[in-house]
Amino acid sequence: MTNQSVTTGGSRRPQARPSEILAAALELFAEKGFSATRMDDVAARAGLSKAGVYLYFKDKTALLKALVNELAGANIAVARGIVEAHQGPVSPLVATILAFLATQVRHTRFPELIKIVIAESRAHPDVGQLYLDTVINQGLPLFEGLIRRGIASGEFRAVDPALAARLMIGPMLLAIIWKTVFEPIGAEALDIEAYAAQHADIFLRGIRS
Amino acid sequence: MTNQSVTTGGSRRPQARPSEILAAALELFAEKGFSATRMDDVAARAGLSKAGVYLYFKDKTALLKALVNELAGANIAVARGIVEAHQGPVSPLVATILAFLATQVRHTRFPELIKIVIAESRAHPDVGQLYLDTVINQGLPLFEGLIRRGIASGEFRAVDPALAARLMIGPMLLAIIWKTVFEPIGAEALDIEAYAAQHADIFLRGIRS
DNA sequence: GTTGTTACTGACTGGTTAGTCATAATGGCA
DNA sequence: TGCCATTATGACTAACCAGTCAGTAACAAC
Repeated sequence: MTNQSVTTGGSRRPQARPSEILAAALELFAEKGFSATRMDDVAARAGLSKAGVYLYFKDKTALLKALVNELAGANIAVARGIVEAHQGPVSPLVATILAFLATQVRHTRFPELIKIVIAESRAHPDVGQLYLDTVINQGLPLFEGLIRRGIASGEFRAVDPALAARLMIGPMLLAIIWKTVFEPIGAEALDIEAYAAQHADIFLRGIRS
Repeated sequence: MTNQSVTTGGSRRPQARPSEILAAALELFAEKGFSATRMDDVAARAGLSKAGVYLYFKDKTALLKALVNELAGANIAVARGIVEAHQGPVSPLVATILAFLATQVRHTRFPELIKIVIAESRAHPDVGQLYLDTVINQGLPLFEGLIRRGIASGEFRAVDPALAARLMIGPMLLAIIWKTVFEPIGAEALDIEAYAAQHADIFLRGIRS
């Protein structure tokens, strides 16, 4: 909240501004959606004026792009770390990855961000493109490689790795939509960890040799 | 296209209007999204003036609601028919349902409609609510019952039916998002029928006893 | 204190569009 | 032919909000 940056007190905090603005934007986008969030709101929550926001971000869209880069990119990096550090049979790794995704879905703003990208990608194709490059085209090959490893080691039967990778994350997308779209309008909550665990169980039984 | 209704020729066709307007709205919503579609556009494509549209529909939202009722309701009715007509082991029925959903995803506007509901449900909660009532709360129990039947007959092991029903349709949601969000911005096309077939294969192996 | 620079703001503009309303055309019917 | 209910429209308004800009405040350096 208070100034931790290089410059001294008062209201001049150029170093801290961008992350403060992004934090405000993320909260508001998650609460109200992208279109319904006014730049005045973002500015107010970040503690400056609307014109001030434009000193740090070119566009409303630039806020969304920065958030996609920050959040999604971080998640993918973690997933990649988990995958690359792992030795031995891949089945438990699949379960671990799905459990990791479940906690991300439950405890972070990641689901809301994905929902917003989905909702806005027609109006802002560059945001969709960024998500495609940053998340999809990073994540899918990662999971695809995982399936390939399992097939190569004889753990899995010879399924199509590209399709299997999508089948692995498809249910997590449903969880994301469920949480961000249907729970807010009165659908009963989904136990995401249990759901991911059952998914891992069924999926692994389904592809093992 | 031409007048099939009770009144004679000219431009007065009150019987045919609503479906003409809905057809125009569906096309435009699918092409440009809900928010980006102007009521003037809908009116123009339906062949009347904007004010004319308001003689038949209260709201822009009313168009969307009518479309959800029409398309989604019809699909659910067909799925229910397939399920209830089926006798014998449920495994092939699961495969049939998934193949049916795949053709719907490939050949109808259903995916676009779902995407729009997802995108707009925060701004128009009543649309989300309608979808929840018309599709989710009709479809999920249907699939859940299917899983129960399989468990009761000894075909499937004792998985949680509520979770399994969601796991059954989760991958189809991914296919929908893939087609409506990522393919338009350059992602390679997904072979939905093959994807659904592999899903049926893996899923059924995963839950059989 | 004066000057230069950086950070910041209030007030404004321009474009957009859902929804309305007074008015007009249409066609069945007496 | 003229009447009336129904069907239709052009023109308008009221609200909304992203993005701009001329000007102001704060600070650093000397």
